[in-house]
Amino acid sequence: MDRRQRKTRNAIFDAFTQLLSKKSFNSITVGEIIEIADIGRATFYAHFETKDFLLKELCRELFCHIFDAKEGNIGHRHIFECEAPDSVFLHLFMHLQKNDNHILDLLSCNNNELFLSYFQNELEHLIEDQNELFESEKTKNLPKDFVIKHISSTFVSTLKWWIKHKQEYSVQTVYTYFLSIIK
Amino acid sequence: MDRRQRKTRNAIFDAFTQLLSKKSFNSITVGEIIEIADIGRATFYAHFETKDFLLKELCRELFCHIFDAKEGNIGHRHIFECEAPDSVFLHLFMHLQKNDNHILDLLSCNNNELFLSYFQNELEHLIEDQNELFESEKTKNLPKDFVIKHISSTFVSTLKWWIKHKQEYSVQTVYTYFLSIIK
DNA sequence: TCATAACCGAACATATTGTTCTATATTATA
DNA sequence: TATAATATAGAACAATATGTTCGGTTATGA
Repeated sequence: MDRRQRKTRNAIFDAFTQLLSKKSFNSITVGEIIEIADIGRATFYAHFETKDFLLKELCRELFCHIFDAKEGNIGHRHIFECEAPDSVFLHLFMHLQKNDNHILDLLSCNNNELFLSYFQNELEHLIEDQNELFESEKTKNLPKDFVIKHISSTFVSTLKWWIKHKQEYSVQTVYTYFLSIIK
Repeated sequence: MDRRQRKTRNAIFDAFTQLLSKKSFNSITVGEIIEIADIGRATFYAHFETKDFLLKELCRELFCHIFDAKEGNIGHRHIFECEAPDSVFLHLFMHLQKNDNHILDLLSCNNNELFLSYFQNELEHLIEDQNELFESEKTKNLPKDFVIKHISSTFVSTLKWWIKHKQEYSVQTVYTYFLSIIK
């Protein structure tokens, strides 16, 4: 990709996330974005058709490096495949705590619901491949897609709770809480 | 409340829900609403400050009669307080299945996330008073607000799943699934 | 170096928002 | 029923936002 394109794209993403931390998605205008990103109006529309597409692209960009384990990313594959399946979730918590790409900031802002639904959606694909999760005493008689929804929504709900209490609880503790509910 | 106000208010709600079933919240304009509701522009703004307030009011109107048990509604208090605590959830499922006020339609449309977050919020208040839920072997050592979030999000996730499979599963079955996860 | 492609920025038509105004119709109530 | 209060219609309005077009400029990659 052309370096100019990359720069423009990043400038838009930065301006957008900056605005998202301050005001609601609906009240953000294209005018504000291009002013902060310091780019031309036509340039914005050359990159993104609408504000909604911009959001979708941002989510994809943010979460793909967390969820691309299946695609063969070496670093991630190692972690996801070489340890016990349970620790996929622990790894996710730790990954989020590192706050790469300021993901946790976005998940903590007032517009977090926007991202969490995308996040949960990606998470479902990950859970689908963890066969052990569907063989426990508790889940083996339930429809698979029901269990997937259950675990992914429990993870997200735990994450939301943790965001509110980041100062008080360690990753390990939250992970323990999560497991005690899932098991 | 003035009969004229009631009529206008309902006309707006009807037009709004009609639009919500067809297109995304963001793409709905005030112009479309007043055209379908067949009211004057100034009248709309006399009732609702913005589209967001309209949504909030709609949610309140929709869910209050389900969640007003605490306020002393006779019919509901009977059901909520006189049976085993578990059945609060069963009652909710059955209430939803009756589809009063077309709640289930709205929870099934593409904009359902808008309503489900309000729904979950109300649900949390209800759960908070069910002391039994926090005394089980599984939950007694967990923070109370964590358990509340967990149960409410599990209910909503179960509800979402059920909406997708309304034809295939009975209320009783879904309720059983829900319990087997909560317990 | 050179062809290509991205960007600027201004201008533009169009659409949406939110307000203000007067005339009219409906309501509550005395 | 008569009256005062109030909700609505409808049009007009400024202000803002959207999305597109265009010619000129600048950076990129080969």
